Amino acid sequence: MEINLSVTEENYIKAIYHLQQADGNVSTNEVAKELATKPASVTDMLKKLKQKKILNYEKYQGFRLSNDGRRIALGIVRKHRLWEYFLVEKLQFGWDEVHEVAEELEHISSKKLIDKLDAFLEYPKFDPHGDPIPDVNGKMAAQPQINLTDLPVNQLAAVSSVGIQSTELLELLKHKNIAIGTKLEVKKKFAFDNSLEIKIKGQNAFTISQQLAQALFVKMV
Amino acid sequence: MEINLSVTEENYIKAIYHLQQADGNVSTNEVAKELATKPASVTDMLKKLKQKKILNYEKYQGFRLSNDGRRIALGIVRKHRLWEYFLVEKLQFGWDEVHEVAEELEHISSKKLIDKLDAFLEYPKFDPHGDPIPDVNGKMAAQPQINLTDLPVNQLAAVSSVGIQSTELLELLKHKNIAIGTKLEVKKKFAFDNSLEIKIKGQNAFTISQQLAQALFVKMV
DNA sequence: AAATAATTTTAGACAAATCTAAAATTATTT
DNA sequence: AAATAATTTTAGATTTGTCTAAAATTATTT
Ligand SMILES: [Mn+2]
Ligand SMILES: [Mn+2]
Ligand SMILES: [Mn+2]
Ligand SMILES: [Mn+2]
Repeated sequence: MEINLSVTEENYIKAIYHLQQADGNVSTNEVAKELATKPASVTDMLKKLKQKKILNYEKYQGFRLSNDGRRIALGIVRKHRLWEYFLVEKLQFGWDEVHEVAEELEHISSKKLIDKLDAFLEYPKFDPHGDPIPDVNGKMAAQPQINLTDLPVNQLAAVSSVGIQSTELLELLKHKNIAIGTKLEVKKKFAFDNSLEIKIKGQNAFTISQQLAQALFVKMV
Repeated sequence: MEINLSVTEENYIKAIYHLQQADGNVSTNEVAKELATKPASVTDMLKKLKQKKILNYEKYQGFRLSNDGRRIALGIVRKHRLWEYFLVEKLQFGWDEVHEVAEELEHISSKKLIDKLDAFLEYPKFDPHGDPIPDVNGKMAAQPQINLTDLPVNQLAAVSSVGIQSTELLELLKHKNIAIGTKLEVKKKFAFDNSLEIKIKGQNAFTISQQLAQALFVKMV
């Protein structure tokens, strides 16, 4: 039951999970790119994870996580996001500084630790980037969120998450006075450069670039 | 400046630090025993740490940590003990459950993380076992503590730390109503079995075994 | 001072995770 | 349907950390 996984194996499992969530199917090359390694190394690991029944894999035929694999991946995601929440809410880290540290903390193996941390944090539902945190059973809040570029004009919505976690994005968001939870409407869409005119209650309307809009996800309210 | 150390290297450095603190000098065999590995593996690592200037080592002539080595060791001890404090004080772990988890957490590399954790915990001076926590500069509170077996009769003292961190010891201490901070006196020493008669204020005197007394350290008050 | 014992080191092997270069397979063009 | 391109896999090497067995050194007895 209790399989022991190396940090490397866990990183592969999580990367495959995220890629197949986004894409449906995953390729050797994509995994290599995501983990900054070589396709040959990925193939080696695919064989190993198949061996451990974490992956359904037939060579040249593609691969997907097994049920066990998905369960393991959700456990790692849970740890990653709970630690990020802890770092921001309790240790006063910035939003943009937590990912790398969480990348290490997610591999601490104690189940008891993570469940006690969850309780200490009072069972948060979303991490600081707006991504849902799986609970102890791997269930997480559905996120009926859409990209800001797809929000209909004059539809009030709240910023729910960001697609990128860079310091540069955070800097821009601070300057524009946008944070997770900020309520806004799109007033106009400009076809020339796909920029958007945005209105936040009590402020003057202003324009944001296509790049920025694509990095923001919102929930309609 | 920023040397990258593997978890394995860090565990060796910390083990050597503790052994040379206790003993003055350390042997290959002792390190092997401490880390549950073989002397041949230790020799391999000694060469590697000498290479990295963490260790002063000449074959067959023994070894000691260099200044750099001691600085690194203190950093690891700092992380270990701060995490133990966090686990007990914030996450409600028991005293006897934290060591293994801290053994993993001590290898999380972020300096910022540990300094922010220190601040969050309000700069604790001692870990849950009574061991001093090095500050950001590696300085820690002196511990003028002695073993309970060496405490003079009728000398009031406070329990300051334990030499062993087992669940079994904790169970016995709970039953005897002794915790870190408990004030007590030795009333009698029995030569036959080296048991001690102990008095805690407001309680009847009782006897503790040599084994228990050896596991307890006290500060005179 | 020899002999014996204990400790420490070397030699050689192995597993995990990685890489480069080449081969095999699948996909896309022409 | 060939040719070409892209992807994926294999073959063989390398690094890290480990091991066992044997050799070298140091310590202790006799
Ligand atoms: Mn993250
Ligand atoms: Mn990671
Ligand atoms: Mn400990
Ligand atoms: Mn450790």
